[in-house]
Amino acid sequence: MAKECGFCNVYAAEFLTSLEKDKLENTCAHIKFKKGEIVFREGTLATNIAYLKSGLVKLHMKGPSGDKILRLMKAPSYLGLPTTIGEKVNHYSATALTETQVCFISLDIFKDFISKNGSFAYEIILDLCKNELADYKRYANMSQKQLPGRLAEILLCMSHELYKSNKFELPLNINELSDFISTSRESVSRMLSEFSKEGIITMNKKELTILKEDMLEKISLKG
DNA sequence: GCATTAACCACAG
DNA sequence: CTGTGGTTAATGC
Repeated sequence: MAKECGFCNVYAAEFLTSLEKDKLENTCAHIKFKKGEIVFREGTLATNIAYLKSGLVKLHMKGPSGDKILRLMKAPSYLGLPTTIGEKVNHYSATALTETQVCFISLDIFKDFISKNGSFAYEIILDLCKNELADYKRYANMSQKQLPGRLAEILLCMSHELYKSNKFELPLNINELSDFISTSRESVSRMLSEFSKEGIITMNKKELTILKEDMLEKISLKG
């Protein structure tokens, strides 16, 4: 089954007219977040559309036992459309994983764009569709793979989708990795050292290098 | 039965 | 925050 990690990448603002862009520029608030800061929080009022201009963000939701990472979002992308437009209260949180710039767009203005500008609306729908499919695929994969397969899959995903390199700084700590692939932090820790022992990866600090990508692929596939 | 997988607990850097 | 060891429960052969 295809690998899907749910890193979305759409910027529909190019479909706005210059008049609409001006309106957007004049009314939206640009805010910077540091690593670890919360962009919006589950259970609080969803007031604005959050557009991720730069940086990396995790979307996460409280589960019965702990936090669950739903997806990682890289710029440019809209962070919380499902929870902002349809709902008054946020159903999940967004937390910055790196230094991050976010534009908060007035909900009214955004709705106005949607209803008046078909191309813009279409791009937004396209984005939502892609995300939904990617999430479905990922969840189908994740729920049927064993731990090594799940870990291999997200490592490959980060390598391919996020960094386009075999060498990168892990954006998540061990605990967050476990929240992402639904396991315990101990298991992630063990699995990473096993991958290292087998010469599939190397790690110093957070910097991870994939040495045997073919092996990781194999592990990811067989689950 | 026996092996494997992975969670939970404890404790040490 | 991270890495390990011991223990335990569930599952598969």
